[in-house]
Amino acid sequence: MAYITSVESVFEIIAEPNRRAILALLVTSQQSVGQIERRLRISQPTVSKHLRVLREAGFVEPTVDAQRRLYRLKPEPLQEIDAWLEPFRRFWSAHVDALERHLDRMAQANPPAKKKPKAAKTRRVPNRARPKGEAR
Amino acid sequence: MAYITSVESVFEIIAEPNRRAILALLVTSQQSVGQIERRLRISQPTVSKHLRVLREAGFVEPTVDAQRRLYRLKPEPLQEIDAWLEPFRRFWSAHVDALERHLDRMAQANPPAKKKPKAAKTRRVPNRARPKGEAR
DNA sequence: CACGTATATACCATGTGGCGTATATCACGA
DNA sequence: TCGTGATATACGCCACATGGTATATACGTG
Repeated sequence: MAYITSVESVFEIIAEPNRRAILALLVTSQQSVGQIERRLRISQPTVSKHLRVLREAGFVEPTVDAQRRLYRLKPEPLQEIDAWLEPFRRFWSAHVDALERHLDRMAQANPPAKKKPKAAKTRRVPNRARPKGEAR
Repeated sequence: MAYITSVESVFEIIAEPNRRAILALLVTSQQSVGQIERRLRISQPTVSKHLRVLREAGFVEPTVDAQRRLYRLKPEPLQEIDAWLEPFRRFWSAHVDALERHLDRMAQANPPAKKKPKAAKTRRVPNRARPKGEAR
């Protein structure tokens, strides 16, 4: 007993790869358990167990169709994740702005002589002021 | 041995509540390990261990400052989560559209007599067509 | 009513993650 | 060089989630 575990956060739910695969599958259209089982190549009990978790967390909702259960996506929990990302979006757009201003100043100081497209993958942002004291 | 575990998905990283708390703390400004320890009230080894995980996953990056390590946020992994959400955003905005069209038709059929702002929290979307055959 | 299909659940074994305690490492200052 | 502060790591323990196998339940069909 003691099923206090049922209060799982949405983040723990989507941490499981099979569950993310199920969600990705359902985003197209609703699917029966058997369809999910076949398309994702995972055993039927495993699918049912994951669907149970997803259902109890509000990610999916079943429609009874005789012996079948057609599961479809519900948006709310995923929107919760979307909302959680918001402060971070503000963070990285601020950094992009800073980078752009920086590049603007660079281009203004010494005009672009030669385009040198190196590793354009992981950009770095200029260092911030670095306070010395620990300050509680 | 067999530390193949280092290839953790970003979703497993943010599944841990303390790690999310650390990220939320760093979104404001960079912090030392000691600051994180005090503000979140978690033990120093625990903080260091979580920071290690976050660092190896590219969520954070330390700056050496004498004995201190100032950790700051890096956007890429969180942007990855943001990108993962994209198809689902399309999904639920489609549903909102459907709901709006539905409400428009309703309002057109019988004009709104009385505003009745009930529970505006969990909306439901009209049922879709429900195919009968399993169809492979 | 017996049988096949579709799904859910129980039980078990296993792997792994997180925390606490203890200790190592490193830098700074006296 | 020694002590202190800041951080990282090793080790052991425990809880828990996941998957497999077996079984239960429910529905439709002959």
